[in-house]
Amino acid sequence: MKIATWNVNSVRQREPHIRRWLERVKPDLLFLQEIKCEEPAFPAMSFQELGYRSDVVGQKSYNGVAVLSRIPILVTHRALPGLPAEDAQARYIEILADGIAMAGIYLPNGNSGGDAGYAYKLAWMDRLAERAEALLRDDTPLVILGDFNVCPTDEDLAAGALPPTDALVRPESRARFRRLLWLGLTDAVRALQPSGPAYTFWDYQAGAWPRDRGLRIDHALLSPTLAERLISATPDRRERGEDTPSDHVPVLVEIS
DNA sequence: ATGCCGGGTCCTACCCGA
Repeated sequence: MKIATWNVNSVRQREPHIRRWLERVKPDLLFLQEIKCEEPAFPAMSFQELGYRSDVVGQKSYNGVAVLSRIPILVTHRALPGLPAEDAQARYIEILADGIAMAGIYLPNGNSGGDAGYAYKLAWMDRLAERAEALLRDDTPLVILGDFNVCPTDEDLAAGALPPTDALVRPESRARFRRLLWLGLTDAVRALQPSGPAYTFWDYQAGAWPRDRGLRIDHALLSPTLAERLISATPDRRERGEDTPSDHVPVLVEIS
């Protein structure tokens, strides 16, 4: 089974890129982040032509997640359990597919909104850990994948790409990412490539892509039984070199 | 370490991302 995640930075701008990638890679499931639209504006018909059903959790202008699937799925959650009901940010979709719980996430960046913005990120990560814990307690095979907006270690960013005060590298963010690993989840990319750059994002500015000054912030975390079935897990750098790309590339995970 | 790019929207100057 091929499962992928991609922050596309507007699904309407990236529709041709997504179509090309689906045809080339043929994933069973593709989780999208930053679709930046409400469900009526989502180009579901375009993906349906290629054999993919769309399930969308959208909002106007910002955020927004979705999953494209060519196998039967059941959407189980359209928001992260445990968050206040009045929190309308579209950042979470959870499904069941082939007996596996899959959570597609767009974790808050945490750099805007001052102290409150960063506190929101940390609270969101706390709720995510609680959700993971609940699913693992039931022995549900689980993958959490998406844009985590965390560089887990100093190897996950080019030297000097971010100041040490950035919300993507601050100790509190990294500690919460490690908490997910301590629950027994495996970082799929790092399981197969323990060290060295495996960037998934390059800023549009300052020549970040030609200079290869990237970040590794898009991840897939696997529960123990899924980790034993892991075949491959790789960022698809090629997409960053296409015309009018997203600033993120897809991360593709293959499970036996 | 801000806003150099590139999305979005009150359609056009400004907010946001990482």
